[in-house]
Amino acid sequence: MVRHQYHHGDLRNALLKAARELLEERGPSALGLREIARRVGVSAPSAYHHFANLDAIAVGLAEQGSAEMIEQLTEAAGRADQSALGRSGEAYVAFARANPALYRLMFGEGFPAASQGGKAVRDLRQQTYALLKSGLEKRLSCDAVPSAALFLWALAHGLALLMIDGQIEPGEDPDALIRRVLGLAGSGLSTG
Amino acid sequence: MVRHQYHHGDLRNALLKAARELLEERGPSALGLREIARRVGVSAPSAYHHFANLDAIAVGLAEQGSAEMIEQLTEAAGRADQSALGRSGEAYVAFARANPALYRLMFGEGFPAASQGGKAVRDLRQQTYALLKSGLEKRLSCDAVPSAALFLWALAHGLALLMIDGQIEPGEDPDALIRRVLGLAGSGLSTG
DNA sequence: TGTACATCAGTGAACGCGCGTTCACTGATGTAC
DNA sequence: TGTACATCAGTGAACGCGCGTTCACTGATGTAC
Repeated sequence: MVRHQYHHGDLRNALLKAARELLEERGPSALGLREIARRVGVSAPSAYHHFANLDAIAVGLAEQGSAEMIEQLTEAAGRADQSALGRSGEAYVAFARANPALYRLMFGEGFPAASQGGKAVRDLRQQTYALLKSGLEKRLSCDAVPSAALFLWALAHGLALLMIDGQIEPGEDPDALIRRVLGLAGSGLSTG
Repeated sequence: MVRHQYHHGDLRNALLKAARELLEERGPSALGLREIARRVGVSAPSAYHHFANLDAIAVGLAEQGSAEMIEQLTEAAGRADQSALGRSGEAYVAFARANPALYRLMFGEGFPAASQGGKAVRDLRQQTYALLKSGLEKRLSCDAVPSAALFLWALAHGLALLMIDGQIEPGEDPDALIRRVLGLAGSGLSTG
């Protein structure tokens, strides 16, 4: 493989990789086509051979993120050393904490197209729900499942975002805090 | 009051009002100083007599939103026709649904300064927490309160954002859904 | 094996745009005398 | 009550910037014969 070849060979993936780094470094609002190309060391117009426009890059990132998240969630649910739901919740928050800007992008920040347009993004929501529901069907009556699934999703989503935004007072072990908060989903607050 | 006076008289508030409308119409990323001035019918530089820069306008919006939210939450908690926590939760989600872009701005979308810099924004978080904790102290042992408060906040925050983003399948009465999901915070999932 | 040629991933230059902000100014206001 | 003047909220013009995107091109690749 020659060092400076005219044809890049895998520019599409290189652009996505640089875009993702830029996204995490400087946030969704700083995601720009020229800066992405600059980081890859390629001229800006070359990106148009691989993406229709900047929005398409954002959609690509969201799809990539969704695919990874699905993978990590199902992997966590498969492990059996604890309740599948508990593991999934922790994996959910962990993904968001590891990829904060990507997670925000996936939920529409900066590029509405990224949360609405992509197939993989819609799939994530379906699969997340399916995962939650399959965990819940063992415990609950059928008609209670939809509310319960939304309840769990909202809890994980909200907790993830609060941590990402640095709204939690630091000083405590975050992982322990996450486990404790997610654990409250099972017992509720009535039994102090 | 003359129609076209050279001095506006209340330009600062007029700018904030226009900014808020623009924010809700087109989202945080479209919040621009020139467009705000245009909507008020005033030249762009005039804004600099009232705000140091665009960021300061965003901070002003976030502070305004925080003040309103505090007011509505405490008002809801004061009412006694139901549990104070339940009412507060519903009021929380209701505010976010009524002011979706403002709510997102308050949590850092587009203008990090808006969620970090403003005194009123920090106050909201403190007061939200205080409200939750005062409701929880009657029910729980002292050392369980912090986790429980974060649990409730995350649930309300997550539910609010999922609804704002249109992630909930429509067709169902949203208010009933919100009540049901928030209600699960009390009982938990163990008792199907 | 060698050569003509179609394909297409790259290029530099340029487009028009709208932005935030600065500048020197001007018009209105209100206060001191 | 009238006038000089300080104050300051407005103005238009201009700044430099970086953006997404288009264009006509050029260089490399690989296939047909």
